[in-house]
Amino acid sequence: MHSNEIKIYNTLSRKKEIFEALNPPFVGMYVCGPTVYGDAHLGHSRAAITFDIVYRYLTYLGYKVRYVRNITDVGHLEADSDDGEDKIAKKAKLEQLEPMEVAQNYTDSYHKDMEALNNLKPSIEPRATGHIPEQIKLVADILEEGLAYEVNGSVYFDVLKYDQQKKYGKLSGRVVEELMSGSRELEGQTEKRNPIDFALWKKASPEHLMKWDSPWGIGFPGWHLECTAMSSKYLGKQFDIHGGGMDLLFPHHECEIAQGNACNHTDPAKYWMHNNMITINGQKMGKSLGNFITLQQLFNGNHDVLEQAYSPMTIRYFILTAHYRSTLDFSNGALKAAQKGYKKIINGLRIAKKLEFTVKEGVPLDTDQVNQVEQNMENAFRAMADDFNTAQAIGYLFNLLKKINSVYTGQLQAEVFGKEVFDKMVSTFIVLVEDILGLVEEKPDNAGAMLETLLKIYGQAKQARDYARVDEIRTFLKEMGIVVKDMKDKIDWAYEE
RNA sequence: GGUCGAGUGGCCGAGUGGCUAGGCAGAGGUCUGCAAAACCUUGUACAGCGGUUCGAAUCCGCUCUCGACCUCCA
Repeated sequence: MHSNEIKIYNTLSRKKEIFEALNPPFVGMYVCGPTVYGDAHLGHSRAAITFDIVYRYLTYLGYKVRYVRNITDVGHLEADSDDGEDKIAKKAKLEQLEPMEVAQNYTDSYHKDMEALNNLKPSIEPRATGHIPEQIKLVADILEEGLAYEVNGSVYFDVLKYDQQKKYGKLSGRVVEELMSGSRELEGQTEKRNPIDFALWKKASPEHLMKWDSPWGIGFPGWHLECTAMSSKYLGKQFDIHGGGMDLLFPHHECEIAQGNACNHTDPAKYWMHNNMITINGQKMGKSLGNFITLQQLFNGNHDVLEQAYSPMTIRYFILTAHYRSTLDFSNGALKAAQKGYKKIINGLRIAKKLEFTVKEGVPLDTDQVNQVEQNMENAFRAMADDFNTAQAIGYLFNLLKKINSVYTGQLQAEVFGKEVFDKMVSTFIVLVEDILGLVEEKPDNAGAMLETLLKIYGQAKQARDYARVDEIRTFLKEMGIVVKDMKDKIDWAYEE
């Protein structure tokens, strides 16, 4: 039905490329995970969902994907120079907790949120603090290559020297000369030879909480090193896909490329993928601006800008309705529309699962209908294969949904499609919604059995023309968020929008 | 300042040269005890100005507006 060929937009080349695995059927994918010093916000969910889709779709196509997403539990440097304080440690002092306790708490809450969003777990989720020896080894290797220098217990990457051998800035399009002239003068910065050099290992001050012994003294690793250490450990010196948010493109990913080339003599990844930002009132939502909404706030509605709570699946659907490389603006209107759209899809999913092909004599095949369905199925997969265009795929999904709903309500005879096409349509719809997009039903608290019973009574009352009782049951169910739907020959229900 | 990107109908949001995106909201209709749901019909959108072309939302140029990165950030 569809070929396994997919296209991925590679930030490295700035264009879509046909995906060719380095070592098929295996695919190695590394995604920059969260720094666990705060609750996960809407932005985190976008990155996680974006690469969850990549993971799901590649897996669907038959690839054996090893998906590695790290947990950064040693904070990046606050700044290159000022106090060199560690984010995790800073938060720990604030809350009077052990640094590892803080990291653990936020790691747990991150996992909880990701699970609620139905993101599959990565194959490996390594922690930065669990890979200090590997990072020290990398520093030593880069020093040995002559591409780093030690100053007073700290080690810095020599960007200028590296740039003479390999071009620095090929991912972000930066040019070293421009970076040199454009970079700000940092106060108290005396250790680095050049302002664009970055720390590989940083000497720890006595009051620093998270620190380790190293050949250069007590310190902690620089902020770009962990990803190089963990990706090369679990995926090899070169792997297929490296993902992360666009805001990590420079300097983080650029530095990873430099580090990888310096010690492994190869670009770490073949394809670099970057998801775009979520904006709020047109501005990036993020830690630094303090305008972010955490996922927990979204789920329970506790935030000034939120007019109501939005369920995890509503958030997932909302994010999937935009292409991952576009910015997506948060608004209550957009979320509410997403909520309805999601409900419509999921009611369709429920219908699709119980819909059976019925033979009706004398209903001829309608080639027009058949063509429409086949086109929409093909288009949906083509959209996914074209750089994971979930927004477009969802569009085609709705076209299929119309056919499914029509058959279910008896407005269209299943026979017009023929059994083969009809069954394929239903199964394709289910696979796309559940397996590929990861949209699942959010179970209501009330038991399904009770609902069935109530509907049975409802039907009996209706036959007896006891409309008072009918209305009573309908009102009751409506209060529980369930809408009763009367049809010609049956009674159904749906989640209220 | 440098680099990059974006401006699509009431709202959200796909679409990169001719072929219906889709959702939400609105209008009309079918069905129906009433409703709801579902389905059908309906909306002459592509920031502005030029240019290329038989043909541009889609390519090129200019203008305006907005954003991202250059500092931790998904």
